[in-house]
Formats: sequence, C-alpha cells, structure tokens
Amino acid sequence: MSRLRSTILETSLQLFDQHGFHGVTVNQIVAASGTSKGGFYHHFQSKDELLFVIHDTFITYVLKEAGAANVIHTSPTAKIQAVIHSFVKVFDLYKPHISVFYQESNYLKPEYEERIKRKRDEFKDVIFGIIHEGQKSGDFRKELPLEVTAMAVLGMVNWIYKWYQQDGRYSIDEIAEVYIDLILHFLLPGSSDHLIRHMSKVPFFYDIK
Amino acid sequence: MSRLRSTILETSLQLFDQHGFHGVTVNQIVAASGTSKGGFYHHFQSKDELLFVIHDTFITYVLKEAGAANVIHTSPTAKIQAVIHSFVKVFDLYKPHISVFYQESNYLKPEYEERIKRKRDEFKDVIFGIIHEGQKSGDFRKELPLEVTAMAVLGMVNWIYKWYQQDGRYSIDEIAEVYIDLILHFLLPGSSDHLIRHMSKVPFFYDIK
DNA sequence: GATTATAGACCGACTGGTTGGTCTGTATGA
DNA sequence: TCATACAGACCAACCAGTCGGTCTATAATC
Repeated sequence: MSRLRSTILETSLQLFDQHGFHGVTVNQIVAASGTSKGGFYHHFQSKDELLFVIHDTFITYVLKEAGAANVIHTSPTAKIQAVIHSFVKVFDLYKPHISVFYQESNYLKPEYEERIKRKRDEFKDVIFGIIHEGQKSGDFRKELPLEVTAMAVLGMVNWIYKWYQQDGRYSIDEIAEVYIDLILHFLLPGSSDHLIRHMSKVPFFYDIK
Repeated sequence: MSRLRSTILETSLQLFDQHGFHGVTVNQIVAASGTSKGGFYHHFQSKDELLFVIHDTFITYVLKEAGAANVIHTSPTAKIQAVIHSFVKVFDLYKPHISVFYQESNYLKPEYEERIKRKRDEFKDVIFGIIHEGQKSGDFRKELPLEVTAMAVLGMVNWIYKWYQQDGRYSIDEIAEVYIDLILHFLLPGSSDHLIRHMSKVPFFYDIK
C-alpha cells in the first residue's frame, strides 16, 4: 500500500470522526493530507469508496479477532469471555474507525453497504452462536430469549464508542472485565429465586423450563 | 401548532429516518409535505432548526417519563425497573425520532447541540442516580464501578433502535421484561462464588468490599 | 352590511456559494 | 519511451436559503 494512500486514510478518519462524513469535504481531506485532488482520486475512485474502505478494514479486523478467540477456547463460557474481551479492546485500537462505522454506515452506497452488511452479520452470528451453544449445553440460562439477549450484549459493547476515552478513569481492560462480569451474571444459571422476590412480576419467559 | 408545521415534521422525520439528514434535501421535504420552500421557511428558520426540534421533542419526552417513573417508586430496585420499562417502551413510540437522535446529533449546530446535551445529561443523571443510590443502600452490588455499569445499562437499551422492529418476534413489553431481568441479574447481589469459578480471572474490582 | 385595511400563511423562481469529480499537464523512475 | 504518481485549474450539478408577490381570513371603518 502506498504511502499517500495510508496518509489519506488516516487523515480522513480523524476528520470524519470529528466532523462526520458530510462535515468534511474532499478539499479539506487533500489539504490536511498534504496532497491534491489528483493525488486523492489516483488512489480512490470516489469519496464513497473511501468511506467503504474505512468500514471494511475495521469490520474485517473485528471478524478475524472474534473468529480467533472463538476457536481457541472450548466451553461457551470461555468463548464468550474471550470474544467480549477482544471485542471491547477493539474500541481502544480502532476508535475513529468505529465512530465512522456506526455513524455513517447508512450513507454507504448500496453496493458497498451490501458487502459490509454481510461481514457484520457474520460477526453477529459468532455472538449468537456462542450464546446458543451455551444454552443448549446448559452452561447458560435456557429461559433467556436468544435474540434479545444477544442484542443486549452487542448493544452494551457497541455503545462504548459513544463514551469511551483513552484517558478516562478506567482502562479498556478494566472496562472489559466489568462487562464480562455483567454478562456472565445474567448468562450463567444460578438460583434466581432471591431475584424474583425483587421483581415487580415474574418475567414471561420464566416458564420455559 | 399549525397543520403544515406538523406535516413537515412528520414527513421529514420519516425521510431522515430512511435516508439520513444529509440524504434529504429541503426540496424533497417540501415536495413530500405537499408544500413549498416558502411554506417550509415560514415555519422553520433553517433545516438545522428542524433537526433541533426533532431532537428536542424526543429528549423532552424521555426526560419527563424517566422523572415520573423515578419519583413514584421508592426502592432503587423498583425505580430501575420502572425507568427501564418506560425507557424501552419509548423505542416503540418514537422510533424515527430516536434514529435521528442517535444518528444525526453530531450535525447539530453548536447552539442547538448545547441545549440538547444538557437534557441528555439530565437523563443520564437519573440512571446514574438510581444505581448510585442502590449501591449505597446495599440493594445493588457495591463492587461494580458506577460509571461503567451505568453506561452498560444505557448502551444495551439505546442500541435497541438499531434492531427493533414493530412486527418483530418479541413485543416491546417482552423486550423490556428481558432487559429488566438481565439488568437485575447483574445489579442485585447474590452469591457470586459459583460464578467466579467460571471466570478466567477474578475481576479487579471484587476486592472493593 | 359593504368596503377597506392589515396580518399571517404560503408560493416558487432565483441565486450565490459549495462540492464531488474531471482533465490536462508534469515529474520521475524503469 | 512508457507507465505510474501526483498537481491544480476547472466544471457542472446541487442545495440551502431569499425575496417579491399572492391569497385568504379576520378586523376596523363607515
């Protein structure tokens, strides 16, 4: 990969993170990258392709990490811990990518959107798969509806990009630990009797034995 | 409020939800609203003000609901259940507002952004307050770091806008029930001994007695 | 009750500035 | 000599916002 291409990618990433995709013009990108229109369009077909490349490098990385963490562990409990840990850590490594990924993905041109969506679904399947496997084996609470639970997990992690800051009070590893603790607390079975007393009503899904 | 103004609001809401703020022109809005440029600018100072109004009506509603649910209950456990329930339900009532709220808020002009941010922080404080109160009283696990836990709660709920669909498999009330169950499972104290055995390491925050 | 005055609601052609993208030219290295 | 890498002037399209003007309804005046 050429030097200038990398520079453009890094620069535009920062600019998009700060001002959003539509808040940054190609002229601003080339100025900040120390190049020209010619340099930009030599490496990218369009501004839209640039947006796609940012999306793709990020989701490709996440997918690879999740896959790796998934295969080297055996039990669902170990898997979910490893995957969540690697996933949370991504927010430290790829913060600007992620901001763009979640904020601007609906501005992807259809053909690009399709390709990103496929990889994103693949990642989602990893999470769904682990939880599903854990429920089947009895490692995780069987009464929980898979889809809702999995989306809750994805949501709490994904939302990190909205508030995490590198110089914040907790390190990314500490945040990962807390999240894993929270997730295991609602995934792993254990006497729920003492909890039911505190609930205003017994949840609809508890009768699924 | 005038008829046309409402029409413009509803129409643009739908359009923004589908194509994003920058994916919709004022001309498209007026065409879809059956009016003209003149009609539009008679009711709104600018396209930016329209964006602000959408943000404001939504966050004002959420804040009011949360406040109400917060005061009529006494224990932290009851409060968190009520607030989460009302919060989750919002995603059924205000789905387009929410999409715009979370997708386009960084395109708000500074003066508008400031006003929205204030209300959003107010809402965040309600959640933080309840969890903090619960930890002090011993209703909730004291070892959990407040900030991280609260953001996890906010994250899992907020993310609903990305996947919830009215005709989906679970109703909004069912989703709320599941979420409350999950949250109570990690907030309420209970023997964690059996969980620790499944964790790859004891979390850093467990020694805070 | 007829006429006039006034205000608010709305219309739509027009504009000034911006933006993504193109095209021709040049430098460099093989 | 040819291909690649980049420069920067230029362009056509687009878009938020403006502005002079119309239409309607209600109020004021006689």
